[in-house]
Amino acid sequence: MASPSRRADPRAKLTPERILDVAQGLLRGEGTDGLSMRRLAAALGVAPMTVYGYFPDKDSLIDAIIDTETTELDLRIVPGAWQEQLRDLLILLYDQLVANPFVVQLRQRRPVVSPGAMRFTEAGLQLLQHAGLTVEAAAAAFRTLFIYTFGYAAFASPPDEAAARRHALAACLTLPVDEYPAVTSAAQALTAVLTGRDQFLRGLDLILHGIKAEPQKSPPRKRPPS
Amino acid sequence: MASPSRRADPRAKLTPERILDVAQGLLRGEGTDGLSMRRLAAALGVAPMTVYGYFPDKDSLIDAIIDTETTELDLRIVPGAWQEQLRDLLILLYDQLVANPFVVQLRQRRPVVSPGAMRFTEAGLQLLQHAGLTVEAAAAAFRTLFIYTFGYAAFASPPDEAAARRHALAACLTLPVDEYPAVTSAAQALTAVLTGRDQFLRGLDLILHGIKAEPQKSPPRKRPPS
DNA sequence: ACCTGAACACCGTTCAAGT
DNA sequence: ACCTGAACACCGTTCAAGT
Repeated sequence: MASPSRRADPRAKLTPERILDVAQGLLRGEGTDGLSMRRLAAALGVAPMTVYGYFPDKDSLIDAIIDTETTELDLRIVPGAWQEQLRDLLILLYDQLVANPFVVQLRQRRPVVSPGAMRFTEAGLQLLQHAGLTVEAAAAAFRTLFIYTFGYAAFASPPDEAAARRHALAACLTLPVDEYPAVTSAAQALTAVLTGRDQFLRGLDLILHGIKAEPQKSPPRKRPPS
Repeated sequence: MASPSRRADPRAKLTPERILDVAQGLLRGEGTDGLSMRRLAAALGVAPMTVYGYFPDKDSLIDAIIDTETTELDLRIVPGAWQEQLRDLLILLYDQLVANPFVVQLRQRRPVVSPGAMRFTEAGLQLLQHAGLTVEAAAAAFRTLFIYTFGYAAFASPPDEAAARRHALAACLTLPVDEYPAVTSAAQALTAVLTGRDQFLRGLDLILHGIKAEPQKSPPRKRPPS
């Protein structure tokens, strides 16, 4: 009831905030296809061209939406081991991306480096540096975790997971056993890891494992002999 | 000169193969936006509706393109350690995706489980099972590597890497140092790992590291006491 | 200052018609 | 059997005009 979104209002004053709010509503409701400048204008009760008085084009509108979305992520980090904290941080991102798939699509156009997005990088880097990784190793490790999470949201999170599993299983069982011995014998396992939060966590732990096992984890000796 | 593509021909006989060939040419030349049913028809020297005699709609045309593209991947595996072979396999995929970015975008709509695509899964699973992973662990590990590779191609491979790096560096250096201590002090390192083949390999090795370190790597005792 | 309608150059696809 | 033109319901955006 205290929701900041007020899509119910028939014709409140037009502001950038209200435009973004309604645009996000369209995206949340119907995905990327649901957002057109014309539909947005209609939802605002305004002529198609009016929105252009607030955002020069659709691209800059989308940039503003992404900025809003990255700023909304709540990055409270609870005390604990750094592995757990890093894990929780990426789970936070994953859950937001899965709940708002349009963010995944929109962020694909280019790397987002706005202040709001950088809060996340800051949190991740701090954890890895406190864990004893060098600046370079921390940056590389964080990037890998980050890309994996976006990749999972983009490529392993279909709208209907059960249907995707069913479809995949049927396809695997159609393959000739002699040409595809591993796939056909592992059809169940493959289907199980195709999608879903559990498999996301499993891959995440695999990567965290790799980070812990990395050589350059502790900083070099206090004073290099130079 | 022995190229199978014959876009130069003004009006060869219309076949599904020629349509797919020309469509792939449009995609390779101008990306996803370059492919419209109307432009495709124009490139074929034919009326817009003619293509619909061969593919019922744009979606099924895209499915056929993806199938062609996955079948074209040459999966020769050279002798060596399984880690190296697996690494090479994913590098092969990465290089194809970076060279043909439209594949990345098109495959996002849903998991692709056609026979052509499954050849890749078969190769990866075989390597991991020969390495001694259980069927379940092999499936999970392969999926993680696969998703990471697609994620990297989709989110860390902008058309102009140098421009992306420059833009990111400038953005990092604009941030307030007291709010973003880790990001601002690591700006150079962050920019270095933002994109590029080297960082792809670094993350890939991190994950391979995690797979090797995993507990359930050797199969259970010959005969479980049952 | 803020909003608008008409128009332009595009889409994917249906439908009835041509050869 | 194979191809087509006209039409429909959409896009993003320019431009000249309205208040």
